Amino acid sequence: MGTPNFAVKILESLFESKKHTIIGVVTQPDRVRGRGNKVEDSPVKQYCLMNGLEVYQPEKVKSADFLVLLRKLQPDVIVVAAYGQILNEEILNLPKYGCINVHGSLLPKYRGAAPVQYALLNGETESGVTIMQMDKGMDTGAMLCKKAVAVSENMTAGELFDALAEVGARAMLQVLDELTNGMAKTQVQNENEATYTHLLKREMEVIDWGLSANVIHNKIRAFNPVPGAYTHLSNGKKLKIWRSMVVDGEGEAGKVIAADKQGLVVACGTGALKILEVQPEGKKSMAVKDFVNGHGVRVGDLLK
RNA sequence: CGCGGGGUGGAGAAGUGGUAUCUCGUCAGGCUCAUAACCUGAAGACCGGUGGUUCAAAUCCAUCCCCCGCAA
Repeated sequence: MGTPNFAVKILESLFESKKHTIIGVVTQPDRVRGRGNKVEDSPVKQYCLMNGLEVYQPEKVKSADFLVLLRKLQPDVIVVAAYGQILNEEILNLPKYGCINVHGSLLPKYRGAAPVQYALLNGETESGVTIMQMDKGMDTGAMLCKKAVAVSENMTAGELFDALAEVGARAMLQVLDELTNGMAKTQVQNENEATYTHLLKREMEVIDWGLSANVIHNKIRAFNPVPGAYTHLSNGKKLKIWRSMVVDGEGEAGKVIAADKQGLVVACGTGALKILEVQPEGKKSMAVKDFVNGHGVRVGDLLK
């Protein structure tokens, strides 16, 4: 069970290992999204269609109808990765080995919906994945395997997701082996160390230049590749900032203190941020050199 | 029919009736101890496609394709 690209990586690795039989894949129903309100398949569904895997898209996994179907499938284990729906106890207890989940943090820290983004927002230098036996709590199950991943200074959420997916996929295969040969060891989570993350809110996307360069930089990378942290140009247009770098400098918060071939530097509450890649409203993302070249900003402009 | 922006030499832009401009990049040469700096020169665009209006269209009209922001 899974939905976004992160889940595809896990599914792909299970599928290609050929060590396990995938009797069915569950993903979120097709939803209208994107321009023109067109219906779009989830990444997991697309992968299944390309590889001939059976896909199920229940509106609600917990529905009686789907439960009947699940029972009929008789899975030995259900692997869950960013599926997007809560499983109830009936489902959790249905497979012989239960349901196991790949979570994008070193539990019990960063439980919840957006562990990867929050790890970056908080400037963590280390994150990781945890494979756990799901129980009815939110990411509270016993841990089967934990693997750490180093987070570099300029790493984006997309990059961290990729790294975690790769490590997570390997860990998942390992855990499945251990489960089937009885070697699996579980470790209970220490509730006292637990922290939770909630979904990112829309108003968090806007950049507050009054904050320190570090904090802003963390937001920018946490929001790449979705949904993008943005600010407004002096003409009121939105400008998404995809990549940045903390540099020395000072000035009125939000003021452009350099805009030339060397780059674009914006003063923050503390320190300054060198902008590396941007996307003006209605345009594709571009290197900041091109943006400055096209007269998008000048020294002295105030972003807000 | 959800709202909106846009498709101009490799890149980013200007140009809204008279066959195209700027910045960057590229190539060649020069200056320099040296350079991502500077100087000189060059190449490179049938202005997204197709029809139409006009003496004349990148510029007006119609239609199609593609890209992107927002909302869900």
